[in-house]
Amino acid sequence: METPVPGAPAAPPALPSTTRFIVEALTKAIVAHRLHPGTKLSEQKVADHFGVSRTLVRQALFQLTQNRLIRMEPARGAFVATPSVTEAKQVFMVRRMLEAEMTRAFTKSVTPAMIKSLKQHVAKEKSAVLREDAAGRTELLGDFHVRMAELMGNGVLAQMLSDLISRCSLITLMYQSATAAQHSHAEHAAIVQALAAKDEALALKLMDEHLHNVEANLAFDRKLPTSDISMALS
Amino acid sequence: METPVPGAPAAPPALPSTTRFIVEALTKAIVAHRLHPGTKLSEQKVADHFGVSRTLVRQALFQLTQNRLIRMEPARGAFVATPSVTEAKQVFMVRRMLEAEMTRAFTKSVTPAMIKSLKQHVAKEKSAVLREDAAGRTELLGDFHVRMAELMGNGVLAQMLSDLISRCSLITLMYQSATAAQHSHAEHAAIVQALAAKDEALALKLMDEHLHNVEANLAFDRKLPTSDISMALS
DNA sequence: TGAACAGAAAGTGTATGCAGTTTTTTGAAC
DNA sequence: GTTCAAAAAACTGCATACACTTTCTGTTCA
Repeated sequence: METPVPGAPAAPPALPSTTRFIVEALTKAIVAHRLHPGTKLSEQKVADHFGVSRTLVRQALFQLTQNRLIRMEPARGAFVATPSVTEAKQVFMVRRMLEAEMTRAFTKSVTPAMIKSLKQHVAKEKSAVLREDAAGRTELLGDFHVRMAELMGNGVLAQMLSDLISRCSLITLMYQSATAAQHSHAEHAAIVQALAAKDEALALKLMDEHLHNVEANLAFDRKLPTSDISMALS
Repeated sequence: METPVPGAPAAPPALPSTTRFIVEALTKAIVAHRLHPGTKLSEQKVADHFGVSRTLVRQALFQLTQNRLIRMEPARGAFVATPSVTEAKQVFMVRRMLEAEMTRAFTKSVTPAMIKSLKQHVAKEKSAVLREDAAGRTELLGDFHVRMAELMGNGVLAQMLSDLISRCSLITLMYQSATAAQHSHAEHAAIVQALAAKDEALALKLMDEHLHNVEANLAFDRKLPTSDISMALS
């Protein structure tokens, strides 16, 4: 488990726990890519799977719509989102903007404890990359950035980055190769070094390059088949 | 009406239009501060007011929960959000981070048409400020920043700023005086000048100071009475 | 007077039912 | 065998019904 960070109440607002559970299960399935982009999420099928009524499923689907993980078409139903190339580029651009400033601020207020926490995280990444654990790997690589925000004590920032990264996941996980993941991991380690040395310019440069690299390594034009709901959620 | 911006599909995802309508009506009422922070939003009362069933109202309330404009307590209902001082400061910090980079990027890709559009916007602000139109004024002052994002063609950024600014509104509108608004307006005008001159350093400095000023002018510790739903929405 | 408690009223959480639309299936014509 | 149309099935959109929780109210007792 992560060490909790004091002034960072980043968690999403309280929803009825049942709905929340469905949202999280679907999010995991989408981000971990067990549910492929474009797959239709029939309300009744999802409801049957969780043993609840369509009401709760609808609530969950609405929430996911706002997270941009699914898209709803009037009278036709919900589908796992298929982010366009332009949208993906825009998301990455916003990430670069946000994280550039975050890196600046981080170097200015960095403490040994923060560095230690980041180093622990990078160590976890390492084992996931070595294990070739694709799902866990992607999650941890994304969490590195969220962790930075949390360590700065800014829950709003952390939540925002977390959302952006979820949206990226729909794309990155699909196309990120094992070597690219290793790359990312190494870049994280280098960033931590620069942060520890309080070298703002270097940290900034490394972070910007890192995000550009992640974006550049995506193959935007592949297609995957749609997936079976019961399979994906079980 | 605003001139539409080409590659900027910023609009929130498609919800059934009825729900959408309720969300927008409630958002306007909250941001324009006809519904005060802490006011309880009874599902039945809201439903009666819009002439729909609780089902649609619940969907709308869920969405607003995610926008952080309301907060839902299990089995107790929905209340207009009362952002804490720390949360407000965090939101402003994220805005400064995001908008600093946005300003940089803007100066690098600025065109005469973009400047013209911003100048038109500032002119509208001016008349709203002169008219002493508090609600319209606040909306326009916030939209200036969203407009910049849209002009850059980044819908993701625009949407994100729009959300952040809505959250700020819960606080700013409550406490922003007419003189502070005039101040903001003048600062916008100065920023546009700097952008037109492609003076990145100056634009950056002005934007940062502007956001600090807005934040500094807030009086965080006041209390207001709760408000009546039917009054506020009619 | 005020605290404590029982019952009533109001409100939220979830399931179900029905109307209208979309999708699939069926069947006849070419 | 393919094409098109009409009927059937499946599904979404919305309202309503009911169980359970919270809140209010009025009464009793210290």
